[in-house]
Amino acid sequence: MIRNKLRELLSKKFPEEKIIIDYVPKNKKGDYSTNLAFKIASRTGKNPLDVAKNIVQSINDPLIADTIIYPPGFINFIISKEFLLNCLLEPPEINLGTHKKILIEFVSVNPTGPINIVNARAAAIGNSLINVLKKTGFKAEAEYYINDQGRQTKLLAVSIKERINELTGIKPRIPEDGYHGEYLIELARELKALGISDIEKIREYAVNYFINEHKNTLKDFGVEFDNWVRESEIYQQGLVDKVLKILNDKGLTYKKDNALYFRATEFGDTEDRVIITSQGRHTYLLPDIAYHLDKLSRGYDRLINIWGPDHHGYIKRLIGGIRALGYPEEAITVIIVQEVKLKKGGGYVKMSKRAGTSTALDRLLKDIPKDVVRFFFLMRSCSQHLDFDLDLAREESEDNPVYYIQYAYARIRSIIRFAEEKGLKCPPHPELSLINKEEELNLLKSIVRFPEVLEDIVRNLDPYPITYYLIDLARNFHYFYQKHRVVGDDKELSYARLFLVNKASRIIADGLNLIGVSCPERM
RNA sequence: GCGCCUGUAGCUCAACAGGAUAGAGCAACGGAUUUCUAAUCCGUAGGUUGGGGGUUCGAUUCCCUCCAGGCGCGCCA
Repeated sequence: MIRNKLRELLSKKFPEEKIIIDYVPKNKKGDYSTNLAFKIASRTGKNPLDVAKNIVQSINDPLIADTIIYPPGFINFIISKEFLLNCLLEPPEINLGTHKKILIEFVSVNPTGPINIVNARAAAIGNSLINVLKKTGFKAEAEYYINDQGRQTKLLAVSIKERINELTGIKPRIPEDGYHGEYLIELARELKALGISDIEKIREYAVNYFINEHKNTLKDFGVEFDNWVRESEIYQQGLVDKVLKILNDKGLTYKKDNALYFRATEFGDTEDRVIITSQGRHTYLLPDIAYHLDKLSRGYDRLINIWGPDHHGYIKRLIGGIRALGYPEEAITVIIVQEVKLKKGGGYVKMSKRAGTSTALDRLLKDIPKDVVRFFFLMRSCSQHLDFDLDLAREESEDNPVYYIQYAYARIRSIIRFAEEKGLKCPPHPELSLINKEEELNLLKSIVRFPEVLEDIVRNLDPYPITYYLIDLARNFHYFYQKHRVVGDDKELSYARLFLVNKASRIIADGLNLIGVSCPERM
């Protein structure tokens, strides 16, 4: 990675400074820049320009072809062409992770209804993040947690039972806080045909039904999980009782109004939280802490949870629970993915799972191609609210950045097919020094930046920059294509360019693969 | 009232860890192909970065405050 090489180079000279390497704006010369001179100047009271001159004089490395100082003190580096070309021949091994084990839990939709659009966004983000982590040397696993025990699945079963009654002509009386969605009618029909009417059996059947649905829908979306963990398993292992005992023994619980409270305020929460209700039921928090204890005991270096915006208030109490068990706060990172609002006909589509008006992922995928949905979800950072305009996504599917990128790939594949028809087969070590044109070098620089984008993603745990990078890479290819021919009379030059564009196509394929978008050979 | 997120071009969004003349796409207008895919490319136009203050050599970025919007604040998950 060039950026890291520069950083290391400067760090050796200035070990006490925090070195920041930036890209250079288009209207300035150079490839990378540093603000190091400003930092030193402000600390020593010297003129940044003079400091910059001193820094430049003290640096000498084959990586750097030239340096330019811009007032008031920017130092810009021009990377040597030989070095850039060498990156094509020997792509750097990207290893940020040193094989650390990371567990990412995401989606974890309750088995009471379809996967909604916010869960789908989390699925796209989590899956892409895991792909990037794996690519950069981590051992990353995807986990899905199933709440198959609580009050919600009971309510679901009751709601279904009412729907079954409805099928036999009895007016359904679905509880007010039950599930009113019409998607349960189909399930009721199935259960009626099977003759299942016992409420516990209904629950079991329905839970399995939804888990299966979720698995299939997510598979269609290109998202698979390594582990599916059920809340009931956590109970069976006795972990819930164990957590309860630890909390009691540590004096971190107390009774009030006949309910049992966890002293969450001692761990940074705004109030103490009920863990056992006055009715004797566990609130979700207790098994949730137990579940995270289970995760921690499985030997991961880091846990990451991806949650929807409505859960942000639970971060403190969960981490509080984990801390109460003796784990450090840093053991878990919670990423909040902001909401998705569906737009249709100029207005927003209202969503509520219990009322059954949520827009489900499977229905969305019937409307909009998977590639477009996944790409759109990744075009915003997690913390951005996302407006998904259904009409626009359909109408503008022709004008989509996804197709812009895929088209660049298909074009390159076409060129390579054309070259092969002409009998040109690129040798493993073409004369790359023939690559000199501005458009060629821009494409080359764009290719070489790929690992740096991955590094940013890992640092921020947010995969969205990859979409912008791929658009930029595709653009650099399209510019190049417009100005220069790959296959021409000059055989050596053709080989060099074939090598370059082939490399670009491989990076595009890699990048799209990381975000679960397909990469067609022809368009 | 408290907490989280957001406010940048007509629209949807970028700006990587505080950097340089704030960039793309869409929409509008004008152009480019007898040669490897026109789902492409070139050009024109479009901005008081919600308002105000502060820190800094430098703020879209950090801090304070106000305004506007979304979400959450249960002995539901």
